[in-house]
Amino acid sequence: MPNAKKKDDSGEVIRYADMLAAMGTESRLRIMQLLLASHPDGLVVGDIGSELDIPSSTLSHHLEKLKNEDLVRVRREGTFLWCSANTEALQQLVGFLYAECCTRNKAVEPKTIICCK
Amino acid sequence: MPNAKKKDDSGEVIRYADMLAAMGTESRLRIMQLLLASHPDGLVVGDIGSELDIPSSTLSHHLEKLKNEDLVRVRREGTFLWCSANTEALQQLVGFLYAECCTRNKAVEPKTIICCK
DNA sequence: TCTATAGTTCGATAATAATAGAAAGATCGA
DNA sequence: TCGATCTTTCTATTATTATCGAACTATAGA
Repeated sequence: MPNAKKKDDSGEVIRYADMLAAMGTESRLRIMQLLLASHPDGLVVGDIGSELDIPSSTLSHHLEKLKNEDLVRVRREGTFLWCSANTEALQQLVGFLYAECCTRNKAVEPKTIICCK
Repeated sequence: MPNAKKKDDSGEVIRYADMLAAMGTESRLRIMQLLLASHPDGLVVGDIGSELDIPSSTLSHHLEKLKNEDLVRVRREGTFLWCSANTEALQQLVGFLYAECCTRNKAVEPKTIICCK
């Protein structure tokens, strides 16, 4: 059983890195901000575009990226597509960030460091 | 007083987007993971490189990006540079994510959505 | 079926970012 | 001052990403 100690978390790390990258541009972070503010109903694609002043093709690419990382969910209603933030995914991301926090040094409690005061 | 209602948060949004982007690659998220695990002492640059198997010049660029976003702090000790995660910045980032959450729809409490279960 | 509206995909360009070898800079002990 | 070690900067290459107009697809109502 070689490499038994080092668990292979590359898939997990890559997944969360992709989630962070998906929110790592001004446009897409604004989209998330808007969808979180409108949670849980969400917004129609066109309304996001007019509110943020983003051309439809550009917006479509951004939303595709956010959907790929499962940060945004979409439901159709006639010709409209309603987008909403996937808050569970965000929760998992925050959880990941402090998951191994201080495991090498028990000086500080993980939660105290990154999450809620 | 034009645009009085819409507060200009572009600087803030850009700052947090840059922070997210800084952690949005596998290499740099691993670096953060390692530094969080070693918090609050942190690690020496060379140890990060050997643990993650990253060439020194590449690592230096990654660390520079993380330092630029104030996600990593550095202190010198002789010829060694000790790096540590700036957990306050991470806290602010998490705070930002749920700050305006559901402000348009009071159905769900912000904290319940993104942060601690 | 025809048309209007909502949104995506195509195609192309410009800008950014990741990577890393080699050379240079910083610190310290001898 | 010299040499050893740790880290950054230089230089270059390759890969990825952001952007958006134009063409296309999807849905619904007349």
